[in-house]
This record gives sequence, structure tokens and C-alpha cells, in this order.
Amino acid sequence: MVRVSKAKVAEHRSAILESASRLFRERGFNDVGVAEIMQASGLTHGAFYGHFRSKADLAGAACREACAEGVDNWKHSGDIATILDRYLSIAHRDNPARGCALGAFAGDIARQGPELQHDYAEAIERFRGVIEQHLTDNEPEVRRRKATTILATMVGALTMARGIATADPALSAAILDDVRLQLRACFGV
Amino acid sequence: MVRVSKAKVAEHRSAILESASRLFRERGFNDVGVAEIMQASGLTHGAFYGHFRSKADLAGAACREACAEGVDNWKHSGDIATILDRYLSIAHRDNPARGCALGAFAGDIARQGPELQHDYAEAIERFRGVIEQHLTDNEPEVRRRKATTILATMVGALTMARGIATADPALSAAILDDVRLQLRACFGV
DNA sequence: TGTACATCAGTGAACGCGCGTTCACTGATGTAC
DNA sequence: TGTACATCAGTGAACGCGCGTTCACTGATGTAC
Repeated sequence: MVRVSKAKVAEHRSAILESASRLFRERGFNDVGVAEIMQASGLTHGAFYGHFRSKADLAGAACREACAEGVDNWKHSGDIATILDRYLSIAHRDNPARGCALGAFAGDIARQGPELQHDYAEAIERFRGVIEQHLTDNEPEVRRRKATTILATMVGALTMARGIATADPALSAAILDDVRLQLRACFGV
Repeated sequence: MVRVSKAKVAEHRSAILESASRLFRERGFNDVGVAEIMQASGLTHGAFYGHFRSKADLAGAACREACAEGVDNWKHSGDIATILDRYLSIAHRDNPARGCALGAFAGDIARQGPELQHDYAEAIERFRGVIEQHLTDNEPEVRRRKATTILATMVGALTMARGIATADPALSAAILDDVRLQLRACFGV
């Protein structure tokens, strides 16, 4: 196959972004190669550099997309209790490819460039904003502090639960359960 | 140089383990090479396979050591307020090489083998036990639940703060501060 | 509208580099007598 | 205790593989007339 219509080019770019967003969340930036992403997108790896300048360039775009998509996703999730139940579920733990980018990239982001970190920081603030809207405290500072803590707790619990899911499934599930119950108790939801 | 006394051999092995423990915590398992670890230990990379069977073997040993050393470290840290202050400090954020292995490896551990995950799970339980000892609730289940949540929150906050330390130092510091204050408020310490 | 031609997205082979791993060699250590 | 020899930790070069990146080539797309 050779030259392709402009519509197809745009489709291909989207497909690459989506594959990358999934695979990067699932296995991290380091453990996924350009060839694998291109194969998952139905193309050969040579075509990659017609769409992105480098793998790092793609990582930035994929991270940005995953972060943006993620927050929209949780914004329409109902109240805090529902967010907690979904975020701290076995299903979310076992499906990082479709899950929250803040959780999926938490460990990787420190080793990436400033642009990626900046996108990640923006995603933190937006997700915190989503949580904050459900809090009823009068002081905005208190709402921010509580929302930050809820987010940090969810990310920490999800990351730890994922880390030991294979080796110690009982402890992994117990972490999700304990944290969900305790957050509800702490914040009255 | 060639053959070396048995005492020196043991010293070299310790040096490799310590370098690996530091470098892996600082930059993850993937981004640190055997050659760099050996150089940091004052040896050439060819000597590596006299001490460990493979890089994965070293990763296991280094992770185990870092986890064990870490928990001992926090055990003698005083009350929970002191643990929180130390764990959620700028100094700890900026020095992962000497910091908590649970935080440093949080993002990497899910992609490692079952043995590593098992060691990590044990470290979680031991660190949770340290926190639990400072809680005064009567019900053991409540103490466990609270301790798990405190640990997850510390790990999540530290991981996120590290992730954006370069790109958004203000938000990074605010996360540590907010979470420290909120945890104190929630658990009365 | 139809035709001729330039453009350029994708192909697949190849390049180059880094890194984990191996190996022939060296000569001090540790041992056997 | 002293001597001769086998062992073996470390050296540094080399291997092999994977992966990011490049490139000559192809032929359908899009354009100019």
C-alpha cells in the first residue's frame, strides 16, 4: 500500500495515539516499543515518523490525551462515594489500559521531561477540582486540602494494589477495601 | 587486578547491592544499567556475573534489601506525627535513593516478577504494622484499616509530588503540605 | 470533466547504538605437601 | 614454616539482540491544466 487519503491519515494518527495511550498505561513508557504500537494500530513501524517526531513526542501526546480523557471520564461519575467505589475497584486495578492516567503514570512521570510533568500536574489539578466540587465545607482551603488528600490516597492505594495483584491478591484486594471504607469514614460519604 | 581475598569478595557484593539499591530507587529498574552499577561500586562490569546470576536477580536482592532496611528505618521514627513529617518532607521527596522503597518502587513493582512483588507485599505489611502500633483504637480491624489508609496516602502523595517536582514545584510542595495537615486532622495526631 | 504529473503516506529493509551477557586471560589467593 | 600449584575474582574486549530511527522505493492521491 502507498499513499493514503487525508481522512485515512488522520484516522491512522488517532489509532496510533489510542494504541499508545493504552499500551503506555498498561506497561509504562519504557516497556512498550514503537514497533508494537504501530502493529497494534495496523501499520508498519516505518510509518511512525510520518506522524510523530520521536517516541518521546508520542509519549507526550499520549499522556496528554490519556490525562484529559481520564478527568472527563470521572467528572460524570456521580458523587464521591461512586468515584471511590469505581476508582478503588478490582476492575480498575486490573485494567490500567482503560483506567486513570494519574494512577497509571504515577511512577513513570518523575523520569519524563518537563512537558510531560506539566501535563500531569494539570491533570492532578483538574481531577482535584472534580473531587472538590463534591465537598461541602465552607472554606475553599479545606475543600482543596481534603480533595488533594482523597486523590493522593486513591492513587497510592491503586498503585500499591496493582503492584502486588499477582503475588498477593488477598492483600491487594484488602488494600482497596480498607482504603475505600476508611475514606468514606473520614469524609462522611 | 585479579584474584581477591574472600573478605574483599564479600565487600564487593555488598557494594554492588548498595549501589543497586540506591540507583534503582533513584531511577527505576529499567533506566539503570549493569555497567553503571558496577562502576558505582568501583568494579568493571565483567565482574558482575561472579556475584549475581542476572540483572533481574540483582533487582530482587536490591529490592528486598531496600524494603527491609526501609521499614527498620521508620520503626524508630517516633510517633505518627513524626513519621508523617519525615515521609511527606521535601527532603524525602528529593532523595529517593535513600528514601522509602515502597514509594520508590511503587510504580515499577507491578511490572516485575512474582518474587519481587512478594517482597514488596511483605514490606507493605511490615510498614503498616509500624503505623498500626501508634494507633490507639480498640478494634484491631479499625487500626489496620486506618494504618493501610495512612500508608496509601503517604505513598500516593510522595509519588505524585515526585512526579511533578521539576515542572511544578509549587503544586508539588502543596500536595505534601496539604496531605500532611489533612492526615493529622483525620487521625488526630 | 478528463488527463498528466507531482506529491507524499506507507512499506520493509537496514543502520547504529546501548545494554545484558559471555569469555579468554591474568596473577594474587589459598591450599596441599 | 616454606614452597609449588591449582583455584578463581576481576579485567576488558567482544557478542548478540532489541529497539529507535532512517531511507530508497512504491503507487494511489490530489492538483494543475
